[in-house]
Amino acid sequence: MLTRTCEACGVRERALCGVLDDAALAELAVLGVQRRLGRGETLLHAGDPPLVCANVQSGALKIVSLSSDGDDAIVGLLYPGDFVGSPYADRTTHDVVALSDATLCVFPRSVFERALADHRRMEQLLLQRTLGDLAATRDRLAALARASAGSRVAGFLADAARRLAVAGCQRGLEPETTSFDLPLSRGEIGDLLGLTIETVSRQMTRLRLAGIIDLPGGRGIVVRDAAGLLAAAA
Amino acid sequence: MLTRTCEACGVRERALCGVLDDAALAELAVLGVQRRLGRGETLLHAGDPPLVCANVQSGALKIVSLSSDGDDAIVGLLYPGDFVGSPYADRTTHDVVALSDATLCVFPRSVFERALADHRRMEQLLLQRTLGDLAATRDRLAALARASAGSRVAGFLADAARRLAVAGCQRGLEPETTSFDLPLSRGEIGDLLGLTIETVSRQMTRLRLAGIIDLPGGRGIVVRDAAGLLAAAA
DNA sequence: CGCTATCTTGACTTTATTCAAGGCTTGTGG
DNA sequence: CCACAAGCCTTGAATAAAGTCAAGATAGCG
Repeated sequence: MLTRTCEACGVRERALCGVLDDAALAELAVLGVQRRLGRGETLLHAGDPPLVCANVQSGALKIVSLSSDGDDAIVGLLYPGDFVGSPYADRTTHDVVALSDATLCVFPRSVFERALADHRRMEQLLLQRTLGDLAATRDRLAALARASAGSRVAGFLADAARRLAVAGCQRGLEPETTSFDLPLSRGEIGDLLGLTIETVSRQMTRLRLAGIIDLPGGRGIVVRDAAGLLAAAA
Repeated sequence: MLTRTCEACGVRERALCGVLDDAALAELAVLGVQRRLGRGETLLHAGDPPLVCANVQSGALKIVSLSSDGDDAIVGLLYPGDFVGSPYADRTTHDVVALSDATLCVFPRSVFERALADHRRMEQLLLQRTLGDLAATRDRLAALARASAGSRVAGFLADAARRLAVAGCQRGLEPETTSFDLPLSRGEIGDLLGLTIETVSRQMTRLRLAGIIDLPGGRGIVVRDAAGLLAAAA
């Protein structure tokens, strides 16, 4: 995937989706404020008025749907280049929490809405991206509905490898990064996939014993057999 | 929920989300063509260029994510007042198929995009609605990840009752309709909830034996105890 | 070096699926 | 109008999958 990310505002440009012109990007970067979040810090809180929109520059965040009984489900992840926020909405629908230390380019919502009004292309792009996110979430829904625990874990690892490899690509590394650190704990992976910690761990071990991955240290992942991983995800 | 639906173009206006003015609605209605679909007919095919956008006027449709092995998952439902289509996109991401006989107000995509360009308010409204759909899909994801078979079935019935009651409200019926016909077969409910036909049937029977619902005929549902149904869904 | 949190592994239980049979509805043709 | 056939729904018994409970291992940190 051909992508290039604006260092200043974190906007990821996808070749296939069309791009903002440089002037608009520069303007956006000026409007935003860089902000650092530590692991566990909350950017947006469900139910609050959505004060800010933001682009992720580095790190990872989780979108959390918290139920009353504390059994929280992770309904989405945000990696560098991703946008988060609900322009024109009066309520934030989900919590957004940093999984690791992260940097974002944050815009006050009113400022961002103003920018959307001034740049039609940007509003179209945001609609496109939101429709894309919707399609991706539906695909995840389909996967979660039918897939076995093994498929879910393998699919998650394949997806993480792909997305973190893209992030590495920005930093000039090999596009096919086969080694990375997970930004999530086993428990968080369980929340994401609708599985228990134990089941996630067992499936990870299965993949390791099958020679498909290695598990160095606590969070480390080495993909030994990318094709095998994709096959296990199917 | 306060809603009112434009008969001509199928746009559902939500009081909380702001409304289009009547002139814009009238203009939209002129641009659209009414189309009837029989049960099983396909409106949009995944992978094709998205030729049309549409508002649902009556009936119900399913958004289907088809896997290679024919094990298709239903990732969303469309009821009267819902919008379907991907303006500015170059590919349709999922199949959209009529569950029952349905009528829609169909717009050629280019015409719809033109209308969006002419009416900023409409584009904002579409973005709002898409963000709302995204939030709803994420909630469904959270539910599907953790909930038991019983909760899923009860939740589906509660949701169907609510949405079909809204549709009935348009026709001047009681807002609290407690009796309706499901637009889906047991198999389709299974596809939607990630369960087998047998499990769906068993859970329906459980709800019937608990006195929460009645099951007259093949597709009929009578909600005897709405509170109990919501409790079972939790 | 020991402490704590996280991860792994094992034994058992619960839950949903699979396989199989039978019943209800609906539509069609005699 | 009734009989029959086809599809859909329900129910039961056996199997497989993931969850729960419990104990031990590993890693990271003061």
